[in-house]
Amino acid sequence: MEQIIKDDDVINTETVLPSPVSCRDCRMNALCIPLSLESDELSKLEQVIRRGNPFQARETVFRCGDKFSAVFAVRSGSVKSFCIDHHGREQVTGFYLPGEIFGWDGLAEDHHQNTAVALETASICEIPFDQLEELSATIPSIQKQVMRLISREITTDQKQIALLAGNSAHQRLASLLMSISARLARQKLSSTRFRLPMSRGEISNYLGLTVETVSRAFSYFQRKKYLIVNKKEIELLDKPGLERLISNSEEIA
Amino acid sequence: MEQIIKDDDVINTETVLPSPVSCRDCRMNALCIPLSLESDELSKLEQVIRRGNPFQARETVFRCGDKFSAVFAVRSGSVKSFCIDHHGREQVTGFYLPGEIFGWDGLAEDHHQNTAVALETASICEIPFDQLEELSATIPSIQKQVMRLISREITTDQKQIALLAGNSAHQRLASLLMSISARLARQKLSSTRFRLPMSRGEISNYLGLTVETVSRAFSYFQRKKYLIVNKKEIELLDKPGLERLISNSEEIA
DNA sequence: AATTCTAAATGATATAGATCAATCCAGCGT
DNA sequence: ACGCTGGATTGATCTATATCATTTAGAATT
Repeated sequence: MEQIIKDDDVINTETVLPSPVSCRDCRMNALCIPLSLESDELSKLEQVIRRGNPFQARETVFRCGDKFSAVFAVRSGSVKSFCIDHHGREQVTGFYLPGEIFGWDGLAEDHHQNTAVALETASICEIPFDQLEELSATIPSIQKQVMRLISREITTDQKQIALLAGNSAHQRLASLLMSISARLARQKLSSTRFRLPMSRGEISNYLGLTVETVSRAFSYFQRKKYLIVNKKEIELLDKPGLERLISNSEEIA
Repeated sequence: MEQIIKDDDVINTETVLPSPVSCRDCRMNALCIPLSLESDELSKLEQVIRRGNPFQARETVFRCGDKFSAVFAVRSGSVKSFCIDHHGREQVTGFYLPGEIFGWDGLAEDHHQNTAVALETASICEIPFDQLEELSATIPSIQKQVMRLISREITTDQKQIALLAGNSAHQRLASLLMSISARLARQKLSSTRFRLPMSRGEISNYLGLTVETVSRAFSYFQRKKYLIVNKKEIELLDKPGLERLISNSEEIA
């Protein structure tokens, strides 16, 4: 191992943040629903959003088949969603980081198509959908924002389809790392040093690869000085290099 | 070749249907927005929906980067959507058949992330989004239905992610065929005999495979008597067999 | 009817990534 | 301090699918 990243100087998505008293003060509010709401609209929204106890690692937020009644916003920590495929195996369909909203998968059929599980201790806001719907009907800016948020999931999912359909193992992993990096940056967290909240198995499953291939890809990236990896701790050294790898059709091993 | 399917006795998605005078009489109305609307609500919706000239094969409905202003419902014919990936190559992200709505990809960023092109002559309703938004705000059942429709795209896309991440070439193609079959059935069209509106190249691209692999998979299915294939004409002989193939982890060649 | 042209099928070979099989190593309980 | 345990890494081999090359068959063009 060429360099070691010490655990305690890594900026970490797991850090538990002080509970904001309201949406108004929440660090997420630029990404979450409150975007550009008037003060009185905001208070109506705040009355609807529930802030429950933090979820523990591995704890289930909702299960596939559950009646759809709410969507969820990650305030801290992280979540994975997965379905059970034809072969009875778990298939990871998404990872959700702070500031991201999940649970829209239940809306079309009125029942969740995925199970959502906390990857680590996570603070999560629950937004009951029927009340959100009512608010949407009365406050046009909320209606617009809700539709936008739903369709953001479409954009993300379609990117993932394109990634899986047309990219090599190295490109898939590099894309995931760059995506996580960008999403942490949006939260004003370090985009070069972070701790992956998910296991190699979860990564490989999400990327349509095996654990061995993902592990070898990490080693390759480290050999090529694109990053330093120590289990879940990542330090990105050469983001332009990773970008080049992602967009290179030739991608030489 | 063991059996030939004659072109002229195949039920075909390309058939041009007589233009309905209103949503009320449209064959799509169970799937499209009008679902369970009161008569007066329906007339309001009808005033908003535009029925333009049919699109010709290869004609563009909207282009990636275009300002998002409407979504589109396929009345007859079919459409593919694709984006241009990092390598400058086309990546197919979806196929849309009669009764399906496309174009939601533009909502999150206010600009389309995909280009949509008619695969064959297609009759398409344009639903201007700002007017749909207004209607949504006043008619709760429309708001609900719109959100449902948006999230249906999420469900579809996540199924495609699971398909690409965890299935073999044979399973991917079988899944696509069964999906098309089910979607045609929903339109009261033959679910066992149909004409694929897309080329082998478009299929392979969508499934993350090469044309050769798709072609060989078709030949294999025919050898195994799962179906009869003659270019784009398909007759499904053994749907349970295909289902088994899809859900078999062992899938032996 | 002869002549392109293009999509699709088929064959031969190469390879990325899967699979099988050891380690390695950090955390945990005793 | 010690052995477990399970995730992660590394190595050796295999295989599904890609790649490259050729043939076939309609459809379009002259």
